[in-house]
Amino acid sequence: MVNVIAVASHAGVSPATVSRVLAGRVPVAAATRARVLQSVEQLGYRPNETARSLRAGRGRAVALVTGDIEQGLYAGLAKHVQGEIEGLGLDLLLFNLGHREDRLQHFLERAPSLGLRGIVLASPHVMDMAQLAPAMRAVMRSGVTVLSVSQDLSSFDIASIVHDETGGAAMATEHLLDQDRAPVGFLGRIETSAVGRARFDGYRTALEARGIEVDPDLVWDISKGYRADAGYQAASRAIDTGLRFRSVLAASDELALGGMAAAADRGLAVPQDIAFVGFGGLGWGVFARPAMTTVSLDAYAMALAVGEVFRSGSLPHRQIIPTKLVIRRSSC
Amino acid sequence: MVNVIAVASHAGVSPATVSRVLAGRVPVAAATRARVLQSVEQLGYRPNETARSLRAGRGRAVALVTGDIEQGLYAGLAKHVQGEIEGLGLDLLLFNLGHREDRLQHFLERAPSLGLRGIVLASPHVMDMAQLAPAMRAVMRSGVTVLSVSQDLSSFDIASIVHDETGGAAMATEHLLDQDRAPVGFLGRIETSAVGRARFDGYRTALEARGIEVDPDLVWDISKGYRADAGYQAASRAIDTGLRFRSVLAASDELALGGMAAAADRGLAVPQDIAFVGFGGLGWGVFARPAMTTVSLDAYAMALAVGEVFRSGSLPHRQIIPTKLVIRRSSC
DNA sequence: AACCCCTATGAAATCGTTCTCATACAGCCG
DNA sequence: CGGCTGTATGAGAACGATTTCATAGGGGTT
Repeated sequence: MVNVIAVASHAGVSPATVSRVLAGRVPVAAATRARVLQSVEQLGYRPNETARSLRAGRGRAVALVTGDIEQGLYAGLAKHVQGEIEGLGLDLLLFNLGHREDRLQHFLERAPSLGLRGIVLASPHVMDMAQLAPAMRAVMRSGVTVLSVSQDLSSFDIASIVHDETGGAAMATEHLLDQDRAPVGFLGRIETSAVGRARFDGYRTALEARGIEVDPDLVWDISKGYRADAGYQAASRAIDTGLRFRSVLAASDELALGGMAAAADRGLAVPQDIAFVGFGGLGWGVFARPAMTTVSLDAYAMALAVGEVFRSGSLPHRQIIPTKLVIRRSSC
Repeated sequence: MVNVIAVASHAGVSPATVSRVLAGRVPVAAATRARVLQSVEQLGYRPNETARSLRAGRGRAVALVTGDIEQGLYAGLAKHVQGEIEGLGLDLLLFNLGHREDRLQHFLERAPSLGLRGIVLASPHVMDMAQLAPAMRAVMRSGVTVLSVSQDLSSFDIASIVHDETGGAAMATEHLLDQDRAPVGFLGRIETSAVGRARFDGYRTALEARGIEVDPDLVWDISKGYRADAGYQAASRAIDTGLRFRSVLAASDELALGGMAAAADRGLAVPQDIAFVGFGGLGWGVFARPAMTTVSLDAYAMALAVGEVFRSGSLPHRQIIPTKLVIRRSSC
């Protein structure tokens, strides 16, 4: 491997001068600079990133910790966050929890020794902060920027970038009520997910604002995560047990798709018999049939906000990304 | 930051001994070992990964380079590859090209100086190997394991793990012919994608095996990547121009979904008027209505193969992952 | 008792870069 | 002509871990 010493001796200068030329900081004689640059070019020298990191005290990587990168918003988030991070000349380390929190604990313990620039936590799951707090604090103390995306941890003094999940769910619920679609069911409550609870809160708030009490029979819990099969099963059970409802707000697009399939299999027309609203705004929603009304989340906006944090170096306490309701055939 | 010197002086030994204890290699007196371990515990010492990497000459990261991590197979691939890599005690660096090849060039040039353990190339796009070869070779010379996943680059002496795309497409085409669904259209040929060409080859091979010539009018090119809107547009145009076909093999599930939506919007019944087969085996396909027949790809199997490469250290020349046809309502 | 071997440990070099401090030399002023 | 200022550069330390080489003893053999 060609190193700074090789370049220096090739150019007939000291390593210090090579370093100076490449950093472009201190004044170097024009002739010397040219000679060094030529040697760099000629030998194809690239500074060793590891040595730089060691010397600098920290590296150039930001870790993205996802709950399940395969699902919903998170693939898009990974894509756009990577783009932002790369734009800043940093690298993205990906860590996928896959519904196992002990791995987060483990990762946090390892984090300070990795020389990370930052950690972007992008998991919707409620975390046991009592257990996580010590590791978290150790990480932050070691100069790592910690950021929670999608879950609001601002009450634990962790900068958070979150969607207005509650507002979005409320908007969707109001939309269904406006269409005279009461009773409205809620498909896919997950109690162990902060994001899931926020969505349910929006549903409840909107109902109560119109003097409607939440009917526990019309709230269908799931445990497995926001997947289509869970939506299919929960909706099938609801329909088969003869519950009366004229619309469904699903906690994710995948759940809504499963729910719509269940309705179709039972000869119920969407939206005539049951209207559906999904959550997430995934690309294929517009090509489901009927096209799916959905609360649209903005992975790109989140990624931009993440990029801005690392660009400016200043942490927001809590930044809220608006959601918007995209109305399509499944609810009209 | 607590380092090996701090631990050493706390335990009353030299840094060398601390290192020995942690490596567990050379014999260390039991009493000394216990004392060192206690100090490690007490001070919460974690070896600095950057310093280790510098000393060792390479780090513990593997880079995953995707074309578009948001699409089709690749989110699942990222998830499972991350799991495998983590299981080996390594970290995953994510690099998403987003349809811009010059960034790959750039990344390859930077790669040797990052001390990477390996690079897993997971992009379906044809690459200009003439341009890429020098950087590629430089990377491999510097001791980095290079691996192409999903695109066959074995002819360039790059170890490749690929799906049997051609076989899958042939199977799907035969299935449609067996159902007496000729003429069969091909939705979404991409000439600039090696994977896309392999899928088209399977289609053509299967037709020719039955003495049917490919009808160029029934092959619909797209340029934008395997997205549902491209499928919708291409299928709409095909139907509106009055082409005669009774089934469609799509180059991806997303394209098939768009195509099915286009058919539905024109009052055509799936599968009665037009049968559809998708490609990819994405989770939601079973909940499309009608449920989608698809050629199923196995991201997990690919990830396992990737893991095996780094576990064993030996590169396959070319490893082929079988595909299978999952038959559902959209084609029966 | 002298010698040797083996175990347990420490001192110091090393990885490649950056940065601080020191120095050499040129030019300028008194 | 001596001393001062300032620019251009080099020598060497530092980052934190690993590893080679050297050495101090303890125990065994002759």
